[in-house]
Amino acid sequence: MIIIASTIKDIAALCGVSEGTVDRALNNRSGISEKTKSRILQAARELDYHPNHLARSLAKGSTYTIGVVCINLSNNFFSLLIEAIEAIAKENGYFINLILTHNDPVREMEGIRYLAGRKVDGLIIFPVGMGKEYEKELKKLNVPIVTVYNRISSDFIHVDVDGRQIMRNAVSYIVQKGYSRVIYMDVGIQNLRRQGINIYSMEERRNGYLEGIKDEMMKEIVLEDFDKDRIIQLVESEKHGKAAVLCSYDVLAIKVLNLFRERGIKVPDQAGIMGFDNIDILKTISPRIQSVDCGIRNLGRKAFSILLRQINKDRNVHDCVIGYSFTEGETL
Amino acid sequence: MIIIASTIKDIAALCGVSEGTVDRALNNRSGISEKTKSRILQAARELDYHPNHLARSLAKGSTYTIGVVCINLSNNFFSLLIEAIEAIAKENGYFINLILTHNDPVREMEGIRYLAGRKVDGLIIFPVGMGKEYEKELKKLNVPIVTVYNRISSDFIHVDVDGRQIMRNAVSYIVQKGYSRVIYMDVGIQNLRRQGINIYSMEERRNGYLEGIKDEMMKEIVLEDFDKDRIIQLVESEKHGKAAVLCSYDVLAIKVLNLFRERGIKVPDQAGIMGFDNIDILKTISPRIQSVDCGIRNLGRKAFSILLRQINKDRNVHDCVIGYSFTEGETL
DNA sequence: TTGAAAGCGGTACCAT
DNA sequence: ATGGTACCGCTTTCAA
Repeated sequence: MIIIASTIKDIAALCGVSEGTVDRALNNRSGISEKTKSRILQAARELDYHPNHLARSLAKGSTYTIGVVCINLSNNFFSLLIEAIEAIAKENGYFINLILTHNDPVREMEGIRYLAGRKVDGLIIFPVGMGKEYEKELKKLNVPIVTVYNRISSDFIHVDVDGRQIMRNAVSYIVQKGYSRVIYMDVGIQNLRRQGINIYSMEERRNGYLEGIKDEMMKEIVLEDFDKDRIIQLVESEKHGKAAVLCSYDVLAIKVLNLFRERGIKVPDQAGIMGFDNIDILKTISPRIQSVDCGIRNLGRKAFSILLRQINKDRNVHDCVIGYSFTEGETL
Repeated sequence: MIIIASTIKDIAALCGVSEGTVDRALNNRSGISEKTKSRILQAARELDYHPNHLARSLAKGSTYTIGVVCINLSNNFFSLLIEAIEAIAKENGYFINLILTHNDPVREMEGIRYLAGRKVDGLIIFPVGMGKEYEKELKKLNVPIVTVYNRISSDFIHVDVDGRQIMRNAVSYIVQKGYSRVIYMDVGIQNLRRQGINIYSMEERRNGYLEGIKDEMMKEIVLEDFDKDRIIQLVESEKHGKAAVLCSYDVLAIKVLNLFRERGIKVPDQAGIMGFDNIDILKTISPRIQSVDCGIRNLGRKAFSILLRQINKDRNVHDCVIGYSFTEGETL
């Protein structure tokens, strides 16, 4: 048995009315008698009618779908943020169409083109591309855009925590806990930087660290590789005080914690560790790693609501800085 | 300046040809002279033409998009599998449209309806619904479907590892390592079971454990709560031998590891731990937790390729069991 | 090789 | 309250 999806036309034929009338019934618009309306709805049920969103969107010019262009899902921060965006979008009757870029600007632009071609009402982008050409392309799409995580430029509304300020404060926070040295760890972005990929977020965080170090008049040390011996050597050379490792993201902090355990360095007695993002898995790891909570749900809500205001032609939208908090941790 | 997306009509007008001819040029179909073709392509570039996929799909009846209906993204196993599906889909010129169900069958059916209304060419579902009504609804959609993770019934093609067999073998594997007791840990499904939600995968795993226990003529112990004292008591009561905790998923294994560390139980000297899924984060945790690798990439590829064969009207498709391997671990 | 026109399934406006 | 119809943008078939 072949099932052919029924259409408005089928219902109209069955009820002996026009397509327009069926539309009035189905979308409860005015100008229809209760009697014909219920007759039509009944017929729709019998025929197991379900609307074709393609046709509807084509006719209406809007899809009630927003495109989300994300880097990957392995990163727990990203997947949680997408869950948050999905949830708030759903509350507002929107669906999301997800594209992954895997840090490839070409893939990214392809994906964005696809979404634009599918006429999404707006885009939330975790950008990996950058530059004048890139911006021009995006603007030509003429679709409302909100960026998160990485910023493109001031021409695009950006919603995020202020990673720079947070890291700057983190340095002071660590110093106040009595540490005499703060080592910054920032692994895996050299390659991306070399390829001209947008690493705004990571650079902000590192610059914040550098500013914090200046504030405290300390000596800066930035590690761009996970060089175990180097880390240990740095920590152990801190004879008259104690060193802490400030990591640009939590996974690094976990690795440092394991390294210290491996080498018999007691945390936080002999050295401190602090991460960033407060990813889920930290809950299951002991000792509880000190981290920064970026209020992912809030971030997702804000990003969506600002996008929605753009979609609804609100001209008065601006960047939004999300609040954060230092978590309670046992590693500082 | 308002930018209006250009259409085939615009190109046709600019070139003084018909829309049909423009279509021939754009989709390099036969029946057009090189000269007009290049003229049209040139015009398309000038007008910055990009196809409207909604219209195209409506006309062609296919979208080159597959719907993925997943439970959530917090679970690393799910997010990795989705990454794998996305990658292979992309290789084949397909995009994915993602819906999250959060273990809610109502949300799930809404999402599936939406995807069907958007005329996706096929669906990959991590089902949470079950039952005759549910199956009937799905069948009525008349869309190719592949299920992963949970099975619905033999009426739907299913692709996954054989969790039952794996767990059964895991018991023997543990016993061969010299353990005298295997405790099974399976937290968080009681609620779902009570609500009538599909937990096929988790039940298969547990049943496999029970079978393994029978094979080995041991005593079964299934823990459905993370009761720290109970776990410790069970482990410590194993005086003449050693107990291992077999966990239905890795996050539990991490928690058990932490518990043991907290209570001073040496792993694997005094007790063993084994997880399931081999999620990413295990790489960063030491000691390396013994787990089961389900070849997620392979699973994603197979699920997609079987779906694709269904889309292409291949009648000869069957369930597929994915190979697995026990990882190298330091906790057994 | 090219043009004309009839769809695809809804929506929306103008008559009646 | 209802019918009729011209779109939305692209594809496809039949004539020319």
